[in-house]
Amino acid sequence: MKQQGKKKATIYDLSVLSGCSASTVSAVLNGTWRKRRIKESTAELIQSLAEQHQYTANLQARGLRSSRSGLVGLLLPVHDNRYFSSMAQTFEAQVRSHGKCPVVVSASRDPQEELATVETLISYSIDELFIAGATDPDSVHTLCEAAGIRHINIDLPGTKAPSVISDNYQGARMLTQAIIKRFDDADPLKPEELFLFGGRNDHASRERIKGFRDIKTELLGNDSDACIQPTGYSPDMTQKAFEAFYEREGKLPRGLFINSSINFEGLLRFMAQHPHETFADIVVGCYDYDPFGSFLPFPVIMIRQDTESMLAKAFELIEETRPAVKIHLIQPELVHPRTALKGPLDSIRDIDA
Amino acid sequence: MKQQGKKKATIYDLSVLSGCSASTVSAVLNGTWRKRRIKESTAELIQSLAEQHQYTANLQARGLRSSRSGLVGLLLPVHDNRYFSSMAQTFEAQVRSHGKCPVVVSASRDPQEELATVETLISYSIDELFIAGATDPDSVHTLCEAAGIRHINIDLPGTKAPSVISDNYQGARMLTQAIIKRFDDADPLKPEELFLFGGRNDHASRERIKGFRDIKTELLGNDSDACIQPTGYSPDMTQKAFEAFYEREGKLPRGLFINSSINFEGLLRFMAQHPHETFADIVVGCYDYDPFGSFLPFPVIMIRQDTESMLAKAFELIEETRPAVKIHLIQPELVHPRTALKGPLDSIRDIDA
DNA sequence: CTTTTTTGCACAATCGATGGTGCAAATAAT
DNA sequence: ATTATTTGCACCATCGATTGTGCAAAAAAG
Repeated sequence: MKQQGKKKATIYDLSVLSGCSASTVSAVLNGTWRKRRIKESTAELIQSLAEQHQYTANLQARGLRSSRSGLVGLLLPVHDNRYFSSMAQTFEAQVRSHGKCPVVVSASRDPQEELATVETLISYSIDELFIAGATDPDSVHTLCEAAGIRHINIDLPGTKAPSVISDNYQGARMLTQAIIKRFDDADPLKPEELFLFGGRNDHASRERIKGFRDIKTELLGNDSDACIQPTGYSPDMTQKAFEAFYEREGKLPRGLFINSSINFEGLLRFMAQHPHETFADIVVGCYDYDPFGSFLPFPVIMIRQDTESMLAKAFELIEETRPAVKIHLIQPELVHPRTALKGPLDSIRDIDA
Repeated sequence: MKQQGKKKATIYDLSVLSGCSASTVSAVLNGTWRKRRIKESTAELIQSLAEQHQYTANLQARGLRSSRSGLVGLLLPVHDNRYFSSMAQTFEAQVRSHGKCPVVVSASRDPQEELATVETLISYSIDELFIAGATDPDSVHTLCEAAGIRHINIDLPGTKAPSVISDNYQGARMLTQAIIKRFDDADPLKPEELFLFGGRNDHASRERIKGFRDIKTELLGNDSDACIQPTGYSPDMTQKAFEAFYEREGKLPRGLFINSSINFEGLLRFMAQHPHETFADIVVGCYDYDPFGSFLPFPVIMIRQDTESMLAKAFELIEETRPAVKIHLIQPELVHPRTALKGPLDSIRDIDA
């Protein structure tokens, strides 16, 4: 009844046990047996044998033969961040609901690493690849293309494969406006008091910066280059930028647009070094939602990118035979301060509380 | 020079191109060619051909033959949480540094899902499995055992495989003590003002509860069962528990020990529903570190579990031929309020800022 | 009781890489 | 020049599943 630490049972083992050929066993166990006109009783015999011996197919062998693996990949820049980790969570649920096996890997926002990682995934014959936040989506595309793997960009668009991204321009406009509106009419925010920190020269940052500047100019009449402080996606660099600013100005800007929660962590590091008064009256807008970030001691307005819709759309597109190479924008959501949204974890049933 | 959307090159293609046999090509490309006494010039020829045609080995085929895959798995309860996402990040880095390919999957803290997921991983012939926070590590062990897969428990221990976990008892003592000490001597915390929320009947929760109660009794002289409110690992249940408490008592306990950052999110949800005064004077201790959580408007003391050391130890053990089935405790770290620690993201070099 | 049709299954090639074995040619030893 | 070694590589079975094809036996048709 149970395997005693031996090898796993194969169709050949079951073939011997059942007296049928291996191909019959295979057909029965992969569900194609009706098409192959296998007798019902034969199928039942084999199935019960399979169960007794805890047979499970060797997926490498199956994948080798069929040149498909049942694996669906998600390439992430990093795991350790609520935006991407919730994307991973949502991704897994959606892939599983399609009966496939999710594989999530990160590549540290390093183009080399991205390509190497994708090469590896391809070598395992993954069936589909979701490319999230890749620095160089088009090179990844080339690899997938050559291997005939369906793929799609998420979060950061490419020019050679369909992309599903958050509407960064609109999101930035909403966020910037919300920051500005947050200030009292008695003491309104002045243009030189509203800064953007974080991001780099990628599509998302550019769009957000554009949205930021447009609204700023619209509502505050003016916007100078000095108010844009790209720092990359590094908490440390962001902290340094804040420190430098504080060094120069003796205070922080009253209005802060922070490009991502990763950059926001740079602000935390700054905060740890300074007394609370230093930022008692600031208003922060962060492009990304983090539940804890939403409850900080100053108003934090956040943008929650709609990863569910993005992934749903991506799944839809990736199923299409020849999806158009275009960018699909998904509207993000403005999250007011002190808001605890539900997330992918909420769909998990927690037994035995 | 470049493949035009064709199939990927195989050793057979290179065999034809080079005039050598497939086995020679294979030996050259997998590095065993010296052992097989292949002429250096032959090797060079084949290598350059491989490069020209962008050959990469089909890892499914290799895995099938060698019954190893080069994959190392990490089974997580969930992704969307800083503790586990930073574990995933660290895991990836460590696996890569060992020249293997990391695969991270989550199983929603559902025993069925855990087993099914592991079955799948085994079917892909993963070489090693790190089982983090499994509800039923011993069943997972049985599967791995039968398949001859090296495995180890992290975060939640099992009885059949070596385990590396955080010292939950000590951590809880440190945390509880820090909460108590946080109160003024003028108005010290009373035993009936210190509650523990969250967790379920798992090893970690039990140890933490024990540590909590021991220190509480030691320092405050008394501890009642009513002060322990397990709610499972669900933000929603935790919120409900807080709401119920507030309903009954008209206020929150001044001292709160929260079992995990997931439960802490339940407190956030409560906070969103109530004015700030409701918890102006509370002190929270959370078993788990979240950088944003550390900067909330009330003192939040956190425990950072040392995922790097845990994983490093786990890697060490998993390499051993016959590791003892024992529990290895890793000391966690107390994190004072308003602390922004460095994390695995900091080791990522951010180019092109 | 034939002939035709259907049913039920076995055979064998295949996916791509690995590694044991064997053998000819080149080189060294006698 | 002959024998003994060494060098360099080809051959082939193998990993476990999939799938097109073919062929008996059983059932239906005549």
